[in-house]
Amino acid sequence: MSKIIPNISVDCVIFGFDSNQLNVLLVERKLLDEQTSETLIDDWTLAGYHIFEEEDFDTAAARILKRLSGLDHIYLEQFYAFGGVNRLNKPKDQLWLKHQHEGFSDRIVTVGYYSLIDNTSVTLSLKERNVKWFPVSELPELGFDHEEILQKALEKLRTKLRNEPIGFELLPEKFTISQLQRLYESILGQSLDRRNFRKKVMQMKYLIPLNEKQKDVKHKPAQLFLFSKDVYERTKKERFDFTM
Amino acid sequence: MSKIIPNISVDCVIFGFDSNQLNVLLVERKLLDEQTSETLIDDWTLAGYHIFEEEDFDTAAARILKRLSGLDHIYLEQFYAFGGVNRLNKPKDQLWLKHQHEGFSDRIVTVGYYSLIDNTSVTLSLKERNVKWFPVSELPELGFDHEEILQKALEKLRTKLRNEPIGFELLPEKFTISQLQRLYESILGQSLDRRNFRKKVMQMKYLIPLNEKQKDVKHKPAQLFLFSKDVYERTKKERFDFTM
DNA sequence: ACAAAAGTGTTCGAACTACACCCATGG
DNA sequence: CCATGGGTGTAGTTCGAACACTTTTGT
Repeated sequence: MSKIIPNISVDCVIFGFDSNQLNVLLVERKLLDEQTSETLIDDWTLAGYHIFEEEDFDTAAARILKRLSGLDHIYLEQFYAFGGVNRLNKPKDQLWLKHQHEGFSDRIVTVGYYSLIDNTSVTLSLKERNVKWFPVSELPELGFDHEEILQKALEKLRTKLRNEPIGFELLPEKFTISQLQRLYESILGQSLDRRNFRKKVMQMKYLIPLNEKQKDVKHKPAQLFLFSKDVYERTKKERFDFTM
Repeated sequence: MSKIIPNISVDCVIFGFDSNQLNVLLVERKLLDEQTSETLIDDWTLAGYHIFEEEDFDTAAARILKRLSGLDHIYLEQFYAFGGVNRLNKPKDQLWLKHQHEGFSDRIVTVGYYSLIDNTSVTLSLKERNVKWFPVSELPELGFDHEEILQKALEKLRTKLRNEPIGFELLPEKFTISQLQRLYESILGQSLDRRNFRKKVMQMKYLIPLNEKQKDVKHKPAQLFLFSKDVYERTKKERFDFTM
């Protein structure tokens, strides 16, 4: 393993959807006093780490995701870089950095990625660290400037979601129209008419109906669909529409 | 002046519009052999520089713009961070860095900003460096990985232009509908119907008609308009429309 | 009078909105 | 048989596309 770059890191805002609400994966940051066992720090942060000397940003972000999930090929998008002079200057953050003994600089710049995964099927974990999903509407106290990073990620995700079909990354491979609608509603924070939503998405050629239905539901089982990235790429058009 | 950070820089893709086409401002990179006067390097780069220790990214980008133009408050937007391991590894780039004597690292990461200015009114210059506007369709040879950075900036600019009224930043304060249309046509690379374009933009409440017309044109003088950022911010709505 | 760009209106089809009832399944 | 969410159609309106002639100014 090669040397880390002391002043550059990558942080990942990992979004998941549990067929009801949008969640973010956070890592617990806990520090006890070595003598008194008093809790000095107990809050949460994004998953992130410094980049290594022979690594570019995408690789570093993929490495972080791989360590959490074991998976490659997760959807990842660089969304913003954060370089505020005082971004790690709160006393708690300084204390934490001091205890890391890894030769970090005290002026660290970070590149933000957001990641979309279907959190009904994958379990994420990190050795020696506690890891947990939080609904974006009920966040705990966040360390460093991670609250700001998370809000920026959300904003960029919303913009992207309005313009490109990336929502599918948050769903299981096979999903129903209602699941898709709940996803859009919960990310965009508005409710949508069921019939009109259906009509709209059914026109999309990249939404492939399957000869298969939901099982084990206590109501009329819904038809399942696939998202075909392939068809999307081949049929997408550019839009011109500066919004009023 | 405080110390530079040796491995982090900001590069600015400065876009201008000359009422005909989209241009980019580039800085000449020229290096002569000290003995033979042979030209070792002669190409062009984006305007950029390392960040200083007590500077965040936005400040660094504004500083670079200020040095070129003397102006504050120019439209600036961070669009992407570039950290490829080999981004400065071409022999020419190594040669250039060696001659700078400023203690740069050889693994430099850069944060890209694009900037929009009305280049009919402002003249940009840099002491001891040659600076020039190039149409984006006729770029010279670019140093470092600046070709890649520029293309990414263009792509992000197009996306932004489709979704938000930022084109006005490239026009004089008072402009005609035709100028606006030519701007959209040249950035998006498609021609638009004159009557429909007019109809569309005339609905926008933030486009303020003035009691004033063009002067000294050898045809029917056009009405002038203002863009009101204020009205825009107060009347904008969110759109939901993942494109097919 | 001519050249050059400004300004203007209508028709057609597509897409968006709002809205209410029956269906299939498990318990 | 009941509760739960799945699935469907229509009418009214708004929005985008296509398209040609007249006006104002400078030379």
